[in-house]
Amino acid sequence: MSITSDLIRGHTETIILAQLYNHDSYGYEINKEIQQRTKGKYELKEATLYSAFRRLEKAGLIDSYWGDENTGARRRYYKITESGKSNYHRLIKEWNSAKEMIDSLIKVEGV
Amino acid sequence: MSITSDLIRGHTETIILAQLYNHDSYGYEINKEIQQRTKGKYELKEATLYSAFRRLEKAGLIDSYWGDENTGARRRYYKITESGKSNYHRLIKEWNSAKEMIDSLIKVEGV
DNA sequence: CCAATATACCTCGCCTGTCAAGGTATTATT
DNA sequence: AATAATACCTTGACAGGCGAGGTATATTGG
Repeated sequence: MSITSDLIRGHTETIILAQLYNHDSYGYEINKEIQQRTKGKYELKEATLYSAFRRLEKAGLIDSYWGDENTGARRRYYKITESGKSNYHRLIKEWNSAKEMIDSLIKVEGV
Repeated sequence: MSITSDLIRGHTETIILAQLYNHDSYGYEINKEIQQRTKGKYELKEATLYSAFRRLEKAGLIDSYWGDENTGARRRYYKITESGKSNYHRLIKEWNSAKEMIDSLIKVEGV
């Protein structure tokens, strides 16, 4: 297990929803953006990414459609739904309170 | 899955090490302290707690010994090792950088 | 006195998210 | 012609969390 994988676990869907919040995107691009945003410190593994897409689509938080590029490899674009947006906000709130809770639980006085 | 379970995943060991950092303790007490610290918002499930103890002991981060109470149910006390302490510090550092990374990845500009 | 509750430990087996490994297809570069 | 980059996908294993079940002792309310 890499350093951060278990700490990131559970955030994959939020990360994807965040990427899709402003504009539709596709798997390969989303992952590149994540790598850029973290300066290479983190990337989603493909299997993780695609299984997250399946879950999110099944849950109605994203929709997908094939791009109409007439050159290059085909792309499956994903679009966040209204439900996806409200879930995103919920996830952010959960993260903020979880963050506080974890901080309080792992802190040792005077260390 | 409860609200926080997947967000807490991966912090169980750090939480336990933090509890043991200042004084030896035992499973039941550790869990009570966690519930108090979080005002009942969180508790470790027993199966989670004990499997974490097994992992931590196997990894040499904690030692255990039976308490010598001559009344009440027997208690198995756990003690953090030197290796456990240094690992605790490493985990805290990892958490701090993971926290920053997650924050930057799930933020949407202007939302 | 005895039933219920609290204290305190433990294991088994399932579930879920991650990921290594493997695959396909197209286009650009060397 | 070979390699790399783009772009998609599935399968099966693994690990941590946890529901469900179990054991034993002490206390407390009715």
